[in-house]
Amino acid sequence: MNVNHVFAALASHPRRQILVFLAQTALSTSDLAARFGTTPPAVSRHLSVLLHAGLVSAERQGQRVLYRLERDVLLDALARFASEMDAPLRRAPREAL
Amino acid sequence: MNVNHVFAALASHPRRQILVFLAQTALSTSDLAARFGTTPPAVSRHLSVLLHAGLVSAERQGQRVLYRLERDVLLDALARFASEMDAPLRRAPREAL
DNA sequence: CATACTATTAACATGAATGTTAATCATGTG
DNA sequence: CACATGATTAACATTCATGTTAATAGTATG
Repeated sequence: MNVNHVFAALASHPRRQILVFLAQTALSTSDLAARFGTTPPAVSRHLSVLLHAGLVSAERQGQRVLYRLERDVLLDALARFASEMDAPLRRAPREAL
Repeated sequence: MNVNHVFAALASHPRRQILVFLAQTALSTSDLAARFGTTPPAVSRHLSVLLHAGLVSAERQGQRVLYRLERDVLLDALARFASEMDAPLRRAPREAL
């Protein structure tokens, strides 16, 4: 997992909004499109960015594809960034960014 | 403070990079410009976005203006967003991320 | 297998963000 | 007060992100 990918994904307001919706329950592309007045193609591309960042997972169920928030990935990335911000002098051994 | 302002500020890679530098020590505009090969005007506008979001503070020292990371604001915003993501049921009191 | 429905991709247009150079403002120094 | 240095703003060009519609792919159902 890559903090930069995650933040690139979080960089977009619509995507953060999608995550907020998915925090409640898993939803399909068109569910999400309906929920904030945009079209499925727009949502679909946002979802692919979120997928690539590992922030959501997809599961096909018949015609629909249900997207689910990957909380651990998100919270872990936030925690990593937070600890990076907390690193004034201590440059001790650190694993990945 | 506004989580959206903060995330709008964090949306930019160069700005996150600035924050990483400022996590080490307070720096001036041209210090930062030198540190990642760009020009003072570019840095200056990024800093004004960060200022507006409350993520950094500015203190003039003679000709130079020293910028300082506001850790609390940043960490608080991350924690708020994290708890928003954790929000389906558990709305219990939580300390920092 | 034809049709309907959902999701994704393609192509395009538009608006926002970033960086650059030039100009202006602020501060310090001779 | 003239000049040098650092910071900011302005104006501009370029790139990137977003959304829209149209087309394509996958899945279910009659």
